[in-house]
Amino acid sequence: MSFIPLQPDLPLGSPHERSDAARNRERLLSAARELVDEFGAEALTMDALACKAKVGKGTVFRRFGSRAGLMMTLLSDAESDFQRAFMFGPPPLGPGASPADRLTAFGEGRIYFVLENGELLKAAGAATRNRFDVPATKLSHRHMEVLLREAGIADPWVMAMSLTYALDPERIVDDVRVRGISPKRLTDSWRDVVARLMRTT
Amino acid sequence: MSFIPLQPDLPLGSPHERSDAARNRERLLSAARELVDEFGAEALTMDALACKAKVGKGTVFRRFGSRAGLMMTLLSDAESDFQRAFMFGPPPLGPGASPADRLTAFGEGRIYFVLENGELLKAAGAATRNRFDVPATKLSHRHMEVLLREAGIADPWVMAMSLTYALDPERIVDDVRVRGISPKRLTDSWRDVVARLMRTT
DNA sequence: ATACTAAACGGACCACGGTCCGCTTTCTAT
DNA sequence: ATAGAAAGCGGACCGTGGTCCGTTTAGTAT
Repeated sequence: MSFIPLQPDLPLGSPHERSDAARNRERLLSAARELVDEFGAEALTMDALACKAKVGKGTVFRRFGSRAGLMMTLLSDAESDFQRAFMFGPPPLGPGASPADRLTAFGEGRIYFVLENGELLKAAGAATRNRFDVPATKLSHRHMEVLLREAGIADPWVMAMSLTYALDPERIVDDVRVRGISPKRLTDSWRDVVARLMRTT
Repeated sequence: MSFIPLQPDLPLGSPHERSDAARNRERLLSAARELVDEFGAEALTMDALACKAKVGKGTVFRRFGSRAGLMMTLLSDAESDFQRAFMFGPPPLGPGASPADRLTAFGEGRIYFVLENGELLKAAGAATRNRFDVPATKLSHRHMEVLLREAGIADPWVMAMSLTYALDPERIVDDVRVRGISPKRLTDSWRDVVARLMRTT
């Protein structure tokens, strides 16, 4: 169960889901996962998905709203895990450590999370009007905002936004895969940024 | 004249530009500017542009390569000015001030520049494979990298990338226009970030 | 003037995301 | 069992960015 709606799976809170709808949802999800596994998320087209799932195109869009919605749905399990970890898990990611340590751990975790789910995340972020629409991004922003406020930053909302964009999936994935930066350099630099932003001297 | 190719206007370095080509380029540029003035950059479609310029669609793409290329061409004058200012202009933007002051001034300048040319910049950034492909973005990254290195940052390349994304046009424009953040809050926060990143104590 | 060539042209064509709406299926009330 | 309503379905259709290739045209060499 997820504490924040991580995916906009529109007709899901409905009282009773019709049996054919449920069947089609399963068909679509497993077809989507197969296509992503085989060809990668970027190569997935909504037509191909509809075709492979033996379902009309309208059904795909009724279910997921958009390509971005589909990607979010595909991501939601992994996102929920990460979310749980930084909200309720053990320190330093979860509560109990200092804001600086938690923020460091958060960024590192996010970087590795992005590197594991990069294609999906990029696809989810693209094609949504502003990338901030992705619910998980909003939550991540809020989390950083709280940590920054605890650390006495003057405008935690705006600074959290700066950091959100610094952790953008597109940025991270392209740094590593296109520009050849090692994940370690990314996390080291993140650690440095947080240390410098938050030191109180 | 620009010191770095700010726009990928493909067939321009050619020895002799054919007269019809020159005429069509003028027609396209003025048509594009009219359309942007009247309806905004986001609303500009390549078909409409071709139609308004009385030119075939193929010609539009031969000239600019892509929608992003067109936007960059439209931007190139303004970009050149800004570029000149931070490379050769008076301090604190240009050389002569401390790295921290120059970086502060650079970010502030960039924020206002983005707010003036936001639509064009967003349009130029979207639809290019990675947003880092925009030549002006590369240059801006390089500039920040140099400043950060002078200030003794451990991995200036990566940190400059973080700051590049924090100054992303999409981010800035949406913060101001969608999320209602005042430009002043943006520049104040930028100033705070740079001060904290660069203080040597 | 003429013939030749390479550049430039134009618009039919394609792929993809997304919408629309008439038809079908499932569920519920009787 | 039957009928009615609502949820769901499917695929034709649209707009947009981008490609392709047969045709036209500006420049050049004679």
